[in-house]
This record gives sequence, structure tokens and C-alpha cells, in this order.
Amino acid sequence: MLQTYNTYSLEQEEFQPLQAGQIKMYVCGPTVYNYIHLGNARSAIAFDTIRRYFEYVGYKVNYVSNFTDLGDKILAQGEKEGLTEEQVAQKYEAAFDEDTAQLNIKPATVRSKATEVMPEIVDYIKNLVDQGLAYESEGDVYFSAKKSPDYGHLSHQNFDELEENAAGRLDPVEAKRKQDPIDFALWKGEHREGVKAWPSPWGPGRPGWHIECSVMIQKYLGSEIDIHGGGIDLAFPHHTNEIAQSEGHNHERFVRYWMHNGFVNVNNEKMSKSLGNFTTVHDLLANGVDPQALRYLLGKTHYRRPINYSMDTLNQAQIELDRIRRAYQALTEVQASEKGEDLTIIGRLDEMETRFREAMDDDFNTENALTVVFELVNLVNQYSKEDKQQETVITALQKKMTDWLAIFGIVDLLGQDQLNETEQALFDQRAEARAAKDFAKSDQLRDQLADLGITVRDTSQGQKWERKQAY
RNA sequence: GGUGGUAUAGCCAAGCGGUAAGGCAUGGGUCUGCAACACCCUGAUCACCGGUUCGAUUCCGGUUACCACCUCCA
Repeated sequence: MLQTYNTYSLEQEEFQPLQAGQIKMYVCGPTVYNYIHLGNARSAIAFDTIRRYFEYVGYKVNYVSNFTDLGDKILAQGEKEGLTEEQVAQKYEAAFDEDTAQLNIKPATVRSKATEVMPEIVDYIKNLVDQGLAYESEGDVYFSAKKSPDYGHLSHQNFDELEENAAGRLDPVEAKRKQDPIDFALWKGEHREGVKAWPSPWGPGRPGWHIECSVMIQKYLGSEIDIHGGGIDLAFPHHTNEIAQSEGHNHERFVRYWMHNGFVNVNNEKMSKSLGNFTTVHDLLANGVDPQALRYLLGKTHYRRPINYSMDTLNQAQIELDRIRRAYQALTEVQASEKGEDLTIIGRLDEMETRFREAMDDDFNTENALTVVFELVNLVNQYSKEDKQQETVITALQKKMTDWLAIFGIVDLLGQDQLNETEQALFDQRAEARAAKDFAKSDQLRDQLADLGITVRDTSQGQKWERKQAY
């Protein structure tokens, strides 16, 4: 039975979707004001892996996510780049699509933008005002947090303290407008020159940050969903406020399972602009990092644990991935020489499948699942070395590898890499030298290739090469 | 201050009441012209103190350290 940890209850719970066989899932997407950083990527990868596992075991997943495509951060970036808010958003939406495709993250079933749901946002806020849960104040609209029973439960914060903390950082303008410092904005009046504003019953303005997610969920998934995901930092205030809005709007439970991913640290430090270690996926890939290795690194750690990113951890991920790839490649080169089916191996595969699923069913324990993957790698390597192999077994082993690794977003097991002309020439010369048993020359050529990052090894079927990624 | 989390071999990291999975690295071996790959073998009493128990890394209490949230940062 599949179990998931729920931030709301702080407990691991049996997973029961609203409708058998179907999952409604929403994950908070990025504000598109820059290239996505490792944290964004981790979140997307964590929930992509979860989604893929659900699909693997037979669920149909409706996966909805958003782009926050407006806001002061986007405006500020526009100033820097000489672009409009809309242009900035478009640019980084495209970059998001590109980067996530490289990382082999499946596109959401529905990817909605805040600006696409403006009429719905206004209606939604109107509903909250009409119910007396929100109030207008000088062109702004605020949600009355006090009217949300259990406000703050998700982050396990005491209401009075939240209120006190909020009071301590209130700016003077908002202090006048808010009835209570803990109230949060649903709508902000907008009168700045050259900044787009949308019409509303409270005058021209823009939506608050939290409302878009509630509205999109309502529109695309309905009033109650199975899983809501996002970074752990979003539990408060973002998700807390979503609960207040949605449960106020619908008078029913909003989310069955709250799932939050842990952070990515860079060289054991929090990734932040002030530390200057903000690492974007775009930059890493531009510098030649193997996207599959990056995906593997960010996906192999349990989703709630922090990940440390460094040259060292990336290197180790690359080494592990290469080992997996080599096993798969060796298997593809095996020629079946025997009919029949080795039931011992097939039986072992079934038993491994059971343990693989047990691990993933346990709140997506990827570490344990990968232990089974490495057992499979070992089994594959052993089998490839045997004297005789059977087609049925080869196929079964290959399928198992591709199926499992696909859950982790690893699909490039063969590597499409090619040698360039210079490299190919050296490689061919070495083959000749070896054939002539000129070992001095062949060793020298091997060193030359090694300097180019190509490892050459001799096998019974001749030379093989592998490009070594070192970071 | 409040809340949540984490502390296991050189590194990454499982286990969560019965004398510590896996990966990387290290060392040894087989294979190889030499290497590489692969295969085989090789390592820790689990932050500290107390308690419960026949027995605790695993439960309870306490201490210490680190991290995160309590400011639209995933």
C-alpha cells in the first residue's frame, strides 16, 4: 500500500485518491523572471518522479502547474533587460520549457499562467468578499485570516504568534488598510505609470500572489484535490493562504495530501543571491554538464531531504550514472545464443520488482529503490559475462532497466555521443598500432585521447571509448 | 523566542527493538600486452547523557551541534 508523508498532519499516511485510479495533482511553478535555479529544478524533478511512479503503477495523473507571469520581480528584471513585463515572462517561460525538457521533466497536463485566469481571479475574490471573508480597503482587497478556522495549521504555527510577527514588519501603508496585520492581500490597486492593471469592482489592480493557485486549482481540478506540492518554504505563507482562500470559497477540504520538497544547498551553503551562489540550470548545461547526470543527482535523494550540490556530488552522480549506462550498453551488445528462458533470473527480477515498489511505496524512498537498481546493474553485468544468453532474458533485463530508470527521468542509456574527426583519427590509429602490437605507440595514443577526455578500453570486440565528464 | 527537521564508516546514504543495505572512494584478487571495464573479496557499534527492556542505532526524557520556516525565496 502506497504511503505518503503529509505536511499537514506531519505523518505518513496511506494514500487514497478521491477517485480510484486517478490523481489530481497541483505543483507550484516558478515566477518567470529569470532562468530556473537548482531549487526550481529540484522541485520540478521531485514531483515529476512522483508523478512518473504513480503512472508506472497504473494511475492516471492530472498534473497542473502554473507560471506566475506578473509581479514586481518581473518588472524589476524588465528594467534591467530593457524588456516589458510580458516580454520578460515570455522569455523565461520559453527558457523554463527548454531547461525542463533537457532535464526530461514531463510537461504538466495543464500549465496555466496567472494572466490567463484574470476574470476567474476577480470572480473568486468577489465571492470571498460577498461571503464576508475578505474586505476592500482603498482599492486593495484583503483576506481576513481570522475567519479561516485553523489558520496556520499547515506550518504548525500558533495564530497569535503569527499575528505578532506580522505586526512587526508591517509597512505603514498596509497597516492603515489592513484590519489585522496577519491579513493578506487578494488584490492590490495599481496606479503606477506604464504598469498594466486589470479591471475589477475595486478599481484597476493586480492579484495578490496566493490567489492564482487557488483559482487555477478550482478551474482545472475542482474544489478538492489529492496532492498539492511545492518547496517547503511555501508552506507558509503561500500554501497556508491558499487553504484559507479555497476552503473559504468552497467550504470543504482543499487538499488531501500536502507534499513539500527539501532545499538544494550549494557547497553546503544555502543558495541565495546574497551569497552569490545562485546556480541556474541554464548555466550548468551551457557549461557542458550532462543533463541526465544533473537530473540523476537531483532525483536520487529522497524528496524531503536537503541536497548538497557541489562539483563533488555532481561528479559522483555522473560516475554512478555511467556505471548504469555501461551495464545497459554491455547488455545491448550481447548476442543470444540459446533458446528458452532462465527462470532463476526471471524469478529474481520479480522479487526485485517487489522490493523496488516497496521502497517507492514508502513515501517515495528513492534511496532504497536505487539500491535495487544497483542490484539489477550487478545482475546485468554478471549475465552479460556468461557463456550463453537467451533472448527472452536479455529483453526482460533491458525492459526492467529502462522502466525503472525512466521513473527517475533517465532515458538516455546509450549515449548518442560521437567522436569528432581528430578524436576518431587518433582512435583509428590506435587500433592499427594495437593490431601491429606496437604497444608503445598505442599507449601513447591512449594517453593523448585521455587528455581529450576520452577513455579507451580494449575488449574482446575491439576498442571501446567513453567520454569522461569531469566537473 | 515559536515551529519543523537532521545527526550512522573518507564521502553520499538505508535501516528504526534482536548484534549495521547500497553506491562512490580505498586496499587485495581474477581478467588484460599494460590499462580500463566487469566480476569476487575488503571497512563503522550508529552525536552525547540518562531511562524503559532479556536486548536499543532503532522507544522515552534530557543535552549539544547543524539546517529550514515564522519577510512573494523552490
